[in-house]
Amino acid sequence: MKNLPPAIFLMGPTASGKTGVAVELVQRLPVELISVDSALVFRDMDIGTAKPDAATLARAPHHLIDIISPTEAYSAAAFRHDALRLMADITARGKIPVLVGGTMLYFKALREGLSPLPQADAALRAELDAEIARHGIEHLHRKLAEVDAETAARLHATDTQRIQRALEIYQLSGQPMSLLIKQQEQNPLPYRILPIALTPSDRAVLHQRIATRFVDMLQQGLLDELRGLRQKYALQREMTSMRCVGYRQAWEYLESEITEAELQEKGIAATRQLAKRQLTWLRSTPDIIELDCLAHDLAQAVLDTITKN
RNA sequence: GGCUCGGUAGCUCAGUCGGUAGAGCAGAGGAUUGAAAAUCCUUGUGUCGGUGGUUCGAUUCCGCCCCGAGCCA
Repeated sequence: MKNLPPAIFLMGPTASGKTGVAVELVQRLPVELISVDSALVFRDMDIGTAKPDAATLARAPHHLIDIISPTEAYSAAAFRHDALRLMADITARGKIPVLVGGTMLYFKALREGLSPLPQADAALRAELDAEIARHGIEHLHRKLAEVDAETAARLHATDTQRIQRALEIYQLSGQPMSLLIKQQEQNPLPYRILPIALTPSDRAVLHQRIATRFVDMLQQGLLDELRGLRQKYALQREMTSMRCVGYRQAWEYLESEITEAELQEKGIAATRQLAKRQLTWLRSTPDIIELDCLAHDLAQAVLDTITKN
């Protein structure tokens, strides 16, 4: 706790104005930005992810933006690894790392660490997918119960992704996930963290902002962007990049599965759900300093908070 | 003016052969360990447009009125 270098967490739901604040911080303080966002990592996905534009990024460079292709996968573990390396570099340069974003699992993984679990295995996942298609997820849930009763009891029988992951862990390591998780070593993040959360005092205002922004994205050419992506890359709808809010709905529209009106409606709805989940995380995060993201002098409020601490 | 079809949850609608009603979406709450913008769980009382009538009982049947869409004059 003593003599640790500082690090700032700037967390908030989508459309809360994090980027604007981050840009302000770069201009006023000796900091470097690290993006904490599972969607901004993808190259060529700009409109739908509300990625800061080139001019903004030139003025306020963000690490961990545009680092992988939309056909690749990122993860909480990869993020933790990358972020720790970058934070060390930034600190060595005499600057303060600012971690800004809305992917709360990444913040959590960084702060609390992860258990020694095996990495994802694409081939094994494909096998499990086939098994789900043949026998149903309940069948895999029963199989999991045989090798890891504790995890099976914790998971709902329809939670495809987690059941699949728990089986993957068992097959790769020969040990149940519940056991491996208990072996998590305590290695607290070697930084003095200032966790700031930008939350809306009135959620309805944030919802309105989200709706406006999604309509803007469509006007800016979200559909054309996706058409271009599909030409440039061998994309499939199951890829994590194509499950991102907005892209998933745009994909459905391009496949003529939904109408234009539904595209707009579903896109807005999905973004709201995202914001809601982010806010849920923030509420359960300990020790955060909450600031109203609807305040006019938000950047100043953040600066004041940082200076005080 | 006449005829037809509508008016039921915030929205789109279903339904009750007469016993005061339920889906999807939205909204709300929760879980969350290498996919997290992911994956899942819980949550539905609303003058059934208004008003009279028939009936033990009407959101349901009948009359009139109001509102919307369409057709005919």
